[in-house]
Formats: sequence, structure tokens, C-alpha cells
Amino acid sequence: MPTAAENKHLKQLRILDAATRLFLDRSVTDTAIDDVVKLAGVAKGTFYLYFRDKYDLLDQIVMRRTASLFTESCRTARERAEAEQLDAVEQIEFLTDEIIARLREDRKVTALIDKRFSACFSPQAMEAYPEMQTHIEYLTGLLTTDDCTVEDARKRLYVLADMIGCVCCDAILSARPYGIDELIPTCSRFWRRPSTTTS
Amino acid sequence: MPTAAENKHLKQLRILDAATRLFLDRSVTDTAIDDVVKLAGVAKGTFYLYFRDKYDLLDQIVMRRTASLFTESCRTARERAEAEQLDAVEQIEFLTDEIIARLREDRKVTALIDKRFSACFSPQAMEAYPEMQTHIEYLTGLLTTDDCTVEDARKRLYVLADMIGCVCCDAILSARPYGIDELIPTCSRFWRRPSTTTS
Amino acid sequence: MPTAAENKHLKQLRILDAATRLFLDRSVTDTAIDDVVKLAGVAKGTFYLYFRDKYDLLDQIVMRRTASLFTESCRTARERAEAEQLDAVEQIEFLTDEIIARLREDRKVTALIDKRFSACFSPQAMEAYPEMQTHIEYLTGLLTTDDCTVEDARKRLYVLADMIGCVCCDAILSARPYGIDELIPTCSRFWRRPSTTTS
Amino acid sequence: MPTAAENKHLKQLRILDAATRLFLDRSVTDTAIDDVVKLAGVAKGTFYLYFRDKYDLLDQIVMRRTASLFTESCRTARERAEAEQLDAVEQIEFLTDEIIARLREDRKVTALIDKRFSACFSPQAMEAYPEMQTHIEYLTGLLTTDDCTVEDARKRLYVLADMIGCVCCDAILSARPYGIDELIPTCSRFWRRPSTTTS
DNA sequence: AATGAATGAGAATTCATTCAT
DNA sequence: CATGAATGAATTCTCATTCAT
Repeated sequence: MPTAAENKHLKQLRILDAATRLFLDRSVTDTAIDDVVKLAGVAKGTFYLYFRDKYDLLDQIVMRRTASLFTESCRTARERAEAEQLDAVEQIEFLTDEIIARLREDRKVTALIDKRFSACFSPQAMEAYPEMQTHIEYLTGLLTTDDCTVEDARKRLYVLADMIGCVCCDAILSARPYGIDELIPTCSRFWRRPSTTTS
Repeated sequence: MPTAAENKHLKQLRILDAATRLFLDRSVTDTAIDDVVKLAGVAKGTFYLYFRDKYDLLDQIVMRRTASLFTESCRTARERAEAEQLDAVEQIEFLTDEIIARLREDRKVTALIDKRFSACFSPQAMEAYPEMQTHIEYLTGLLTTDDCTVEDARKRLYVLADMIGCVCCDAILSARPYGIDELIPTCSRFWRRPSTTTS
Repeated sequence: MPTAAENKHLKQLRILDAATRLFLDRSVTDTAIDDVVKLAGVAKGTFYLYFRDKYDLLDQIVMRRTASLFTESCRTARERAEAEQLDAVEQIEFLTDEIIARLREDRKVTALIDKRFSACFSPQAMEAYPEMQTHIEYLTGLLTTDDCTVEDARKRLYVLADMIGCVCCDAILSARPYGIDELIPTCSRFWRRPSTTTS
Repeated sequence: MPTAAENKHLKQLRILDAATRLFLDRSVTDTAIDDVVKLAGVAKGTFYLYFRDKYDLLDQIVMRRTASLFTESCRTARERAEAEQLDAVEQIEFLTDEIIARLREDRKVTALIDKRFSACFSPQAMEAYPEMQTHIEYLTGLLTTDDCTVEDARKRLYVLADMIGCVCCDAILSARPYGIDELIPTCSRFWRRPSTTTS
């Protein structure tokens, strides 16, 4: 027997799941709240009990998807790092590649995220997905050096994520002016300064 | 006496100008085509003579604004570069700062661009704004080295622009999770690898 | 063949007529804009071409009905006045009775007016119904004396109309605390000061 | 220890107070039952325990406010009457001015009353506010003469109140076609017949 | 090319009311 | 008595697009 509190979350979750499916299959604009509640099997009023409007719902979905995409990529990257003894920069590059791979694998999710990949760095996401914090702390640690404070490292990480999300959306979805294949090297090794790559 | 072609462009331009003003003052969603044609002083049918729909119009506006913002920043950066004998990386960093400064100065334009700063790199923009080509060629030249081909340099430039646009939109408009002041150093010196900044 | 300008008014009029019928038969709240446009045989968008919302429509209808009710009463009162050589106060009292008679005859119109009888004194009504002006000038003339300026007379007239409308709505529709029969003498001879009624 | 009856009234009163505040601050249409119960700190179901619907609630509030406004004005008028030895007509005129003064002082209450000032004359109001009865009896006495029965006097009083409420709402809230300043003389001396003021 | 009245499908959102707890 | 999550019908209003002039 589900408790009252569980029941409450149940309806909310059913709305989130239904909306995610519709947003991915069709698109956000082609999905009416009506469709969402019908698929979720709840009344229309129930929707407005849990979400302010369609865009509040969308924000929550984007937060969830980006957080899960990021944490999954982190897990894969970490396994590989341990197996192959990668150094800090190599680990970050591998993580970058991993995220890009997932985005290009699922164009629909990429379209849904629509340049808001860094949503998973928002305070709400941190709170809702404690695993995010663990990964970010680990990655921040990797980047921290004598002349790069913890705070600087965090910001770099955030900017990196935002950049990947933004660049990949265009590259994967429209391939203009560059397709994702052309940009992967530029992205993953972005901060390797041109002049320093040789020496 | 204006030629027929000029007259045609006159109406189109009046629509573009009216829409830009409305999109900036209110927002894209709060602006109806009706408002645009009223302010432009043309009939509704005329709008559909020149634009497919509201988003076609928006694309053209974003292209124009990003192109003018980019070219202006380039001009400023180049003057300074000549005056102060900056090296390649310094020039790019200065350009980055210049673009960011313009974005933060005009939040409304930043909101309008909405993470599509790299629109000025699109083939149509290049065609419509020949000055863009000149600047991009110059900048590409700056970044080209033995181990960075011309094509690689162009891509880096594109990714840099996309990154600035994307990161700055969030930082300037919502200041979450980081405000623009906190991110300027991270952005402008992004590709200076952490470990190499000291030595 | 109707001109374009006539056609424009035609649709507007059809909406006004349809709405009046529905507002009277059911009520304002029980009438949806949908019902109005269906009965008028126009598209929903056409409604919003001519009216801001349901209450703009209602205001226009109330203005029309009160103006026609007032002008008709005036005509009747004037005929009688000429036939029977009534003095000024008697004429006003007769007009009062005439208005009340029409209101009680048509409870539905009374309900529609809903205490806004003086709407026919609004500037817009004056403009739309030139006959209103003629009557008001005439009545004002009746009430003007050495110690009652033209302006004072106009105000008295306005207050009288407002009072009739307000008192009668309650008396006719709910009969609480007094029915219209009980209040007619009080209303029509309202400004005959109690002490002066005998002498 | 509060009795059960007092407790019952407590919740009812809290709803009435909360609704009054919201109805005054926003408006009746902009206030949802939801807002009312939230502010009152009771459950939604509780509302329906004490009130049939929003308009039942509104009626009770209007009754309360008009009754208190009327009784307060009466008290003030009576004190003044005793101090200054006013005659009957002067007393009524002073009361009229007093009511108008209070209405114009508090536009929000005037908007809430919305032409239903005579609600304080309803049987329910009389029952709920015994003080109303005392005042009305006194005022009726003032107006009763040889040729004006007690019943006539009561009706005149009622019509007067209704008129003030109706005229003042428009004059205070919209000032069209006349503002309250222009109408005060017309209202307070309304039943002084124009023709009799001179002779 | 230019117009602008007319369209009408479709969307979001509200809110009074119920009822199982 | 009291609760408050759930309901879902109903309603207003928008707006891109067309087409006869």
C-alpha cells in the first residue's frame, strides 16, 4: 500500500515520464498539455498542481536528462581512467568525448536539451541528483593545480560543459556550418593551446 | 528616384527594423506578426511576401545583429592590436573580452541572440556581410600554425564564438550558476591550459 | 452590393444582435463567446476584431439598450406633455414613470442593464445616439431655473436616471426589501420634499 | 476555553476576514477561493462548510461593510445633530454627506460595494446588525410627517441610500460623466425641489 | 506588388466542487 | 468537523495564414 506522499510523487513522475516521451517523439511545440495528461492518465488540473506551465515542466525534464547523461558519462570515464591510468587532461578529454558520443547517439535528446546542457550544474539539479556533486568534486579535483584554484576549476568545468552542449546541438542537429565529426577534435582538445600541441 | 529593387527592399527593411525593436523591447513570444506589421506600416500580407514565418524573420535578425556585433568587435580589437603590438593569443583574448563587453552592455540584444551567437558564421551571414569574411580570414591567419591547419583554425574560432555566446547568455541574463564577472577570466583565457599559465 | 465599409459594420452588428439575444435569454455568465459567434455566423477571431472581450461587448450592448429605452421614453413623455400641457415637474415625473414601466415590462432587459442605466449618459452614448443629446437638452431646459443652472439641471437629470436604474433593478428583480409597486410613488415623486406634498 | 459554537465561528470569521482583504486588495474576480482559504489557513473543504459559493461569501461581506459604514455614519451624524440642533432635513443631508465622505475616502471599499450599498437594508442585515434597526427607526421618525407615513419614510430612506450608493460608485471610481466633487451638492440636496429653493 | 478583413483550429489555464481519509 | 489532492469541463483568447479586391 503506497503512502500518501508516495502517491503524490507518483502522479508527478507519471507526468514527467509521459511528457518526456512526447517531447522526444514529436517536439515540445507539437506537444499539448492535453496530450501529456492523457498519456499520463491524470486530469488536466493535476498537471497545474505540480507544474507552473509547460516550460516549468520542460526545465525539469532537461535538468533530469542532462544530469543523467552527465553522471553516466562520468561513470564510464572514471572506469576507463582507472583501467588505463589516464592523466587529468586525458580524463577530461575522454569525458568530453563520452558526452559527445551520447549526444550524437540520441539526436532526439540533443534536440530536447537544445543548448541547455549546463542545466545539470544548476543548484536544483545538484540537490535533486546528489551523484552530480560527487562527480563534480572529483573532476574539480583533477583540474585544480597550484595556479588554478578549486573555484577556477569548477568554473572551467562548467564552461566546458556549456560549450559542449552548445556546439554539439548545432553540429549534431543542423551540421552547419560544421558537422559533429569535424568538430569532435576541436571540442575535446579545445583547451590544448594550439601552440603547445607540438612541443 | 528609387529603383524597383530598392523599393522592395524598403518594405522588407522596415519590417526587419520594426521587428527588431519589438523583439528587443518586449520579447519574441510577446510580439505578434500583427504588432510587427503595424509598427512597420505595411499590410499583413506583405509580411508573407518577404518572410516565411516569424522564425524566418527572427533568424535574419539574429544573423544581422550577431554579424554587426562581431564585426564591430573585430574592428576595435584590430585597432588595439596594431597600437599595442599584441601577439596572436593576446589578440584573440582581447577580441573575446570585447565581444563579452558588448553583450553585457546590452542585455536585450543578448536575450535576443539567445545562444545563437555563431549565427554570424553561417554561409548566409558570410554572403550578406562581406566584412565578416575579411575578419574571419584575418583571425584564422592568426591561429594557423604548423600543427594547426587553416581549417582547424576556423573551427576553433567558430567553437570559441559559440562558446562565448552560449556561456555569456546564461551568465549575463540569469547569473546562475555564475555571473558574467566571475566567468570573464575563465572565458577569455579558456584555452590557456591551466598548467601552462604559470610557467 | 454592399460596400466594404458596410460589410464591416454588418459583422459587428450581427455579433451585437446575437449577443443581445443570448444575454437576454440566458444570462451574461451563461453565454460563452463561442455561443455568440456561432449564432452570429462569424468566426471566433472576428469577434476579437471588433471587441476587446466579453465585457467590452456587454458595455456596448448596455449602452445601446439604455439609450434606446431612454429615447423611447422621452418621445412618449413629450407627446403626452404636449397633449396634456404638463408643467416641468410633471413632465419629469411622467418620464420617470415611463422608464420604470418599460423596465418592469421587460425584466430581462432590466437584468441585463444591471444598475447601469446611466450608461446612456456616457460621452460614447451621446456620440453614438445623437437623439440622446436632443432629449437631454430639452429636459435640462425644463429643470433650469434662476437658482438651478443648466449644469446643475444636467446633473440632477443624471442622478435621477442613475437612481431609477439602481432602485428599479433591485425592486423589479428581487423585490427585496421593496417591490417595484411599492417604490413607484417614492421614485417618481422623489424630489418632491415630504413637507411640500400636501400644500 | 472557547465553546464549540465560538470555534465554528472562528473559522468562518477567518474566511470572511481573509476574503475581505483579498477582495479589497485585488478584486473579486482576481481572487480565487484557493487564495482565500490559503490566507485564512483553512482547508478548501472547510470553505464549503460555511459558504455556498464565492457569491454567497461576497454577499455577506458586502452586507457587513455597508452595515458598518452606515451605522458609523449614523453615529457621527447623530452626535452632530445633537450638538448643533439640526432640523430633520439638515440631519439627513449631513448623514448623506457623511456616507459619501466615507465612500470617497476608501475607494477600495466603494469598489467592493459596487452599487449594492442598500444591502445593509436587507432583512438579514437587520437581523445580524441590531444597531441598524435603531438607526433606521430614528431616521424614519425624522422623515415621518402628517402626509408621509412611517412606511413612506422608510422607503424614502431606502431609496436615498440606494441612490447614494449607486451614484457614488460611478462618480468615485470612474468620475464619468461626473466626478464625486461635482455631484455632492446634487446628491445631498437631491430632494430639495429646484423650484422650491427660491420662493 | 500590396492589402487587411476574415478565418477557426487550437492552446493554455482556471476553478468550483467532491470525497476518501 | 476538517482536510486537500484530484478532478475535468468550460472558457477565453491568440495568431499564422489566406484570398478577394
